[in-house]
Amino acid sequence: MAEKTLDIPISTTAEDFGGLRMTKQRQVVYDVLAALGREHPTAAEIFVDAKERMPSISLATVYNCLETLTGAGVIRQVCIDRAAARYCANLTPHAHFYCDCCEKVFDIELKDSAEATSVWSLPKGSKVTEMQVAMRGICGLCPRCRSEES
Amino acid sequence: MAEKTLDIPISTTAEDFGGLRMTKQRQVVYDVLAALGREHPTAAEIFVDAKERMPSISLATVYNCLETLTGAGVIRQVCIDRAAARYCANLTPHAHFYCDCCEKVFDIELKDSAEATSVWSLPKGSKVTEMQVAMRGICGLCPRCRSEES
DNA sequence: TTTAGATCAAGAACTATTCTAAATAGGGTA
DNA sequence: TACCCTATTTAGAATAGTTCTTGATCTAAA
Repeated sequence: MAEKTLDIPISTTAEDFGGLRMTKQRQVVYDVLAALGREHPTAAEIFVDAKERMPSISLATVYNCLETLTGAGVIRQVCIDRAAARYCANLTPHAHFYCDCCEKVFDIELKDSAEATSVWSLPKGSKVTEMQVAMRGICGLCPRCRSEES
Repeated sequence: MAEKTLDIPISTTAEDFGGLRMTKQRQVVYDVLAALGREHPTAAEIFVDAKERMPSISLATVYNCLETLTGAGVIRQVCIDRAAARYCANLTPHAHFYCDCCEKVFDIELKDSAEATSVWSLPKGSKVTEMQVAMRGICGLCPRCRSEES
């Protein structure tokens, strides 16, 4: 999954989305997150980049924006263990893989035509509005991680 | 899933497990967690119950014990969003469902002969050592949650 | 232009968790 | 049994991440 277009009116400045304003700050936070692509930055990391684009922005505002954008369903919060929350502009159903060896977070896509909830025996009448899947292990992608495997 | 027997030498006092001592405190913490069954208590909640059984126990010790027991693979830590970590003595592969309506956490079992990772297209050579699946929504189990559904 | 409400910035406050240091406990050995 | 060594516990301080509070600023609508 390399490129993706949002069908949400969020790339134009100061436009409404879901009754909320797309302010300069929210736009900056979103742009920074989108620019960082697959890196799943934390709020603090986003703050660093956002400050380059808008020096007056505060950490509290970054948190506010991330919460607003998450609530609007435009980005997703990714929680792995108790570490700082990470954020992700990839809205397709996907899991996260944290590599114990290289300490990176990877997106894991659903298999073709698979359903994320299909392996779970959910109670009748239940409705899943959100699902977070986090795996941990060795990614086996970089040389060091390949040698790490026993 | 109502009853379950642990095949881990942990129910007898002060016995070794994986080179570690099963101390009184660790036993109490484990017992409290097992007694709370499906309730997925937080460290603070475990502390309250543990203090009844052993008034001298400290919160730091509860945290220590939970970490030790988790590391020994005897219990699991459950992280949902950024809320306080919850703990769980159910070691079978299962997911967690947080009900937005009744605010409870339910265990969701794997379907018969299903594999939790099977729907995800993991990179070749990767190895998953742990997987956390958290769903959020309406459980539809209690009357109030049933009426909540649109 | 005025007004009302949304949003922002800065820093204080809060919560869950980890760390530190000293005391204690328990197992192995003499 | 007495001693030693190490693991563990305790209590409280410290920390990290996040949320809250307050007053200022911005925006859209009237």
